[in-house]
Amino acid sequence: MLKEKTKIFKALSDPNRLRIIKMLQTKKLCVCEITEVLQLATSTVSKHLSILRDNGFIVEEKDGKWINYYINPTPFDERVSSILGSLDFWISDDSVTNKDKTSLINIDRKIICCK
Amino acid sequence: MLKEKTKIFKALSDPNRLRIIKMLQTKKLCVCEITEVLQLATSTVSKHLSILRDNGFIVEEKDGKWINYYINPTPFDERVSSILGSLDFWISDDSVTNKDKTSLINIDRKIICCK
DNA sequence: TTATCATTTCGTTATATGGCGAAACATAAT
DNA sequence: ATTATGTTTCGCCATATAACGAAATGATAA
Repeated sequence: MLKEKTKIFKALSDPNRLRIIKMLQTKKLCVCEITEVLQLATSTVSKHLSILRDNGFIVEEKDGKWINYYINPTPFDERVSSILGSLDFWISDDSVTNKDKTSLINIDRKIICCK
Repeated sequence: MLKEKTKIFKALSDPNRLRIIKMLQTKKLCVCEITEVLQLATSTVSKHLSILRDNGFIVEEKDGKWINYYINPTPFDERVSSILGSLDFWISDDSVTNKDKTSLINIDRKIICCK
C-alpha cells in the first residue's frame, strides 16, 4: 500500500528522531543515555526508538541490564540502507547534532542511569 | 535548524502527495486534473501542491487560465534532486499509482475542469 | 467592464502525533 | 525470594495535520 511507503519518511519527520540517529552514528546507546542528551521523558525516547526500530533504521541488543540501540547494519528496506549509507548527506551535521555528540563523550551510563 | 531538515521528509509523509508526484512524472497537470484523479476537494489538492512546491519538489507555470504543475528540473536541495532523480526507487510503482497514471490518459482538462 | 472560472485562502472539524507521568514489565543485583 | 533498576506500555493533554465547504483572489474570456 502507498501509505506503507510514507512510513520511513514519517519516521524521519521528527527532529528528535534525527538527533537519535545521528547520535547512534557515534556509538551504541541505551535509552537513558539518549534521554539524558535530549532532555525528554524516558517514555518519550522509548517511543521514538520503537518507531525507528519498526522502520528498520535501528536494532537492539541486550547488554547486562541495559538495552543497546545501534544503527541497523543490514536493513531490509533498500531505501533505509541508502539513507543510512549516506547519513551525512541526508541529515547534515549542525550545531545541535555536533553538541549532542560531544555531550555523549562525557556521559557515563553507570552514573547517569541510576536515579 | 534541525527541524528544517525534517521538512522534506514531512512533505513525503502523505500518500496523496506521493500520488501527485508520481502523476507529475507522466506529464504537467493542473489542479483540477489532479483533483479529478485523487477525488479530493480542490482546496485540499491546492494545499498539497503548495507543500510540494515550498519544499522544491515541483514548480508551476501559467498555461492560459490554468496553472501547470510539474516536477522541478533544478531543485535547490540536493536531497530533493536525489529523490526526484531516482523516483521509482524511493516511491515504487504500485496498483494505485499505476491506476492514477492510466486515469490521466482519459482526462481532458477542457471537459473536467468546467463544472 | 463585466462575467467566468481556475485556484488560493480561511474557518472549522476530525484524526494523528509528540509530550508527560504513573503503572506495568523484565531482568539484574542483593 | 526480594529489591532495585532499565525499559515499555497506558492514559491523558496540547499541538499539528489533512480534510471539507465557503469566501476571496486573480486572470482570462465575453
